[in-house]
Amino acid sequence: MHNEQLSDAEWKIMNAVWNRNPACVRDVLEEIEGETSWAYTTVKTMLSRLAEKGILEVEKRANTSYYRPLLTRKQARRAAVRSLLDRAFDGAFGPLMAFLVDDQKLSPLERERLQALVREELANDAKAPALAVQQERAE
Amino acid sequence: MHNEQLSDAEWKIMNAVWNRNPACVRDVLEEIEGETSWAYTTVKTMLSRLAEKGILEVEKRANTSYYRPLLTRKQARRAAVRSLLDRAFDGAFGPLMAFLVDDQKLSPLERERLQALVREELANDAKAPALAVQQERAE
DNA sequence: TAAGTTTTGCTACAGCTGTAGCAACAAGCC
DNA sequence: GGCTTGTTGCTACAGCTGTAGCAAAACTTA
Repeated sequence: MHNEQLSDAEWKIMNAVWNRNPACVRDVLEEIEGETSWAYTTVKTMLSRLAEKGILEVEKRANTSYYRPLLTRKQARRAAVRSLLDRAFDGAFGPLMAFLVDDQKLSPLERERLQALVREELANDAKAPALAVQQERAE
Repeated sequence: MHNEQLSDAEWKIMNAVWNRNPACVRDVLEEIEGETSWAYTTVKTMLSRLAEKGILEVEKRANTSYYRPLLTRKQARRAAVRSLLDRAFDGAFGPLMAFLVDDQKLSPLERERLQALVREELANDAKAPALAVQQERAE
């Protein structure tokens, strides 16, 4: 239904809206103050655009509009992860896990355990073809 | 140095270039055929823009240009993961892992083990920014 | 109810993205 | 040494993004 990809600024707005559901412009401004220094009207524009796109719904209480998410944080996260997977990890979960394991600073023990887990995952999941080919050529 | 965020189309191009390093327009077209049906000139434009941005370098061999990545796949992935973390997971590794554990289809055993791991990770790592920002100059 | 404060609805605008056309030029073929 | 075919360098252009101004409408308060 909603498979919109949120942009960077949209995520910032949405995070604020999720935190205070519903939220008016003022609320969002408060929520994001410190992180950005957007003008009131900037936030207003964002919220309106998000509403136009069907990602927020508007409810007007005495001339102030309150926005409420029509997309859950989880749905948005899922879409974001999926999109990362598709763009950058051959669309597969395994390579992402492998990368994470390899790249994050985990304790050696944790790393080892996670690695084992991922190996299992990869083995079980032989139906996914993209998993195997993960060489890094350019490095 | 290179903290460019690749766009969707740019990832597609870059994936092709990483796979055949170096690559000319024709190579990229071959590599991505099936996934897209971009015109030759579209790919050419992309490659040129990527080169302008300093993400590819160009070498001209008899009037054909060959492009070679100046950004490794790993660096790009790291940036992409970082960006996902920042936008959508409060900038922390833990919540992403938790989400992944929760959301992906893992076997119950795997899930349980991973979950334990993540719990540990979260406990150990309470105050640290969770994602190491190491340099990696050695290709 | 007039003056001040908020909020809204338009409008704007530059830069990036996706997508591509076109003419000129280079290289190989005959 | 033309003709054919591939490649390049410009140019284009609509839609999205980030960012915001402004005037009018709505609400508040003295």
